[in-house]
Amino acid sequence: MLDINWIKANPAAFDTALKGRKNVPFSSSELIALDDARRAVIGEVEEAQAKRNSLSKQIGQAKAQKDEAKAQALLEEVAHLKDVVQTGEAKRKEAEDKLRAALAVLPNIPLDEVPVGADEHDNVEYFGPNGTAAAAAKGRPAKPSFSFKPKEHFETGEAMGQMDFEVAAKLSGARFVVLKSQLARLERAIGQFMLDLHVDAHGYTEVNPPYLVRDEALYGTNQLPKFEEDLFFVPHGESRLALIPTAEVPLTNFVRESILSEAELPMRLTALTPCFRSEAGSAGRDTRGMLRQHQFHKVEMVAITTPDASRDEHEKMLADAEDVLKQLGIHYRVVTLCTGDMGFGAQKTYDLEAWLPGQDTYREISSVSVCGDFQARRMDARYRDKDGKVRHVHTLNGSGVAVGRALIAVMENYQQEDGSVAIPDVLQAYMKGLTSIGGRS
RNA sequence: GGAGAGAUGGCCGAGUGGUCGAAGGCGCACGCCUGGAAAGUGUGUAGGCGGGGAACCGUCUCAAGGGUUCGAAUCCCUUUCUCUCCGCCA
Repeated sequence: MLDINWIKANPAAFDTALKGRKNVPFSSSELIALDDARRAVIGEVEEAQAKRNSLSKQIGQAKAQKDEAKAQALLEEVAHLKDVVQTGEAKRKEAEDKLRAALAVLPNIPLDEVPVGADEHDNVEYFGPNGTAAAAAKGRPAKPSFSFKPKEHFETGEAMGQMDFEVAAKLSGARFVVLKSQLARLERAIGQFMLDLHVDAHGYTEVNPPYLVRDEALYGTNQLPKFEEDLFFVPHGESRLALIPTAEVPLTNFVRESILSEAELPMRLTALTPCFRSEAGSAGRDTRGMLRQHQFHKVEMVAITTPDASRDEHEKMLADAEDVLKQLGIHYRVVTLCTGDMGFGAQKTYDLEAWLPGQDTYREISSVSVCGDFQARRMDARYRDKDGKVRHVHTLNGSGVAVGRALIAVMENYQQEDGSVAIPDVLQAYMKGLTSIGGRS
């Protein structure tokens, strides 16, 4: 949610900033008109309320003094104000709702340094705050080379007999997968490893949140009102609950409608949860394999910070996500998303793209975003600063990383010519010491 | 699912129709006391919105929404959530 006062003060900046964004339904002048209408109504209503309150107080005093005649006269004077106040309040509510509804569908303003562009082709590779391509490459796992033609993950998985899309279809339809045996264990190992890493080495608090959430939480993290069709809902009494599309929803909403003390910040939370996405509108994309599923596991990182700290926290969170791929030995690159490719609530987003030799391309495995106070305004999440002033917090979220896609990356990068998959060192402890799975042995 | 109790400021908690945005406490801030601290002590301390350069003024908010009333934290209705007991249950 953007601040209408900021828009009023910077209408040109607003219109320019959102030019690179898709689907911006309102211009600054339309929003300002809505706000002016709202203020006009407020003036009228409050004047009537002030008059009514003062007369009512006088009635109380007159009655206390047993001056019935005066009380009666005042009663007649105040009578007509009742209607004025009531219709005024209704008009006020309408004007406020209109403005809020308009603001709720506006995307966040990208930070100045975000590259302007139309789609993923305009994303820009990122090498760290002061980084160069050469320096970044040094710190990252190298691209593997193969003496044979590397296979895609589903070829390997199906050949092993441990990845089954047909059984999954029988149970649940398209875009589901069944993992079995050692591959199921490997998926679990990857999730455990990543969660442990963020808790033990990166300063996050482990959280096991609910997987079903209410509409209010979804509104706070921008899934509602605009992206309802991406979600799965289950009926619940007269109402409904949504299956979380990401743990960002429960974790970020921890601080909804609260005023934190500055000492509690930064708050860093992480969780390993299933995620559920209807993938409406992505028919035909990534239909082979388990790259794009209705259900997948993900380790999510969320940080709540003061406004001053959010930019540094963004770099830290990116580094935390990168650490996962470094430790797993997966070659990757980082891109800064351009204005046209960024998500609705983000000020700036880095994507981590893992190298998939079977596909001979980089694929997104993590997305790390700083949202500024955009979500905090929607959630009414604030903190009290050192001077006692109440201000909105900043929120960040990032995948650290998607478990299903990490499994794909491990399977493709660690595949052997005999169809087996070597186990990265850091996962062996989670695999009872196994160094490879799926081999003919 | 049945019965009952409850929801008040950053937190705890008092308050059953007018002088209540709300006692008291905790916490926090500033001061006094102290060699320094603790303890003690004094003062201050809700948020949103509107107006104003500011001081400040107005308005709304006591879970949410509606109603009664000139006037509601307080009375009535609906909803949500929490707790206790019973039932069911991994």
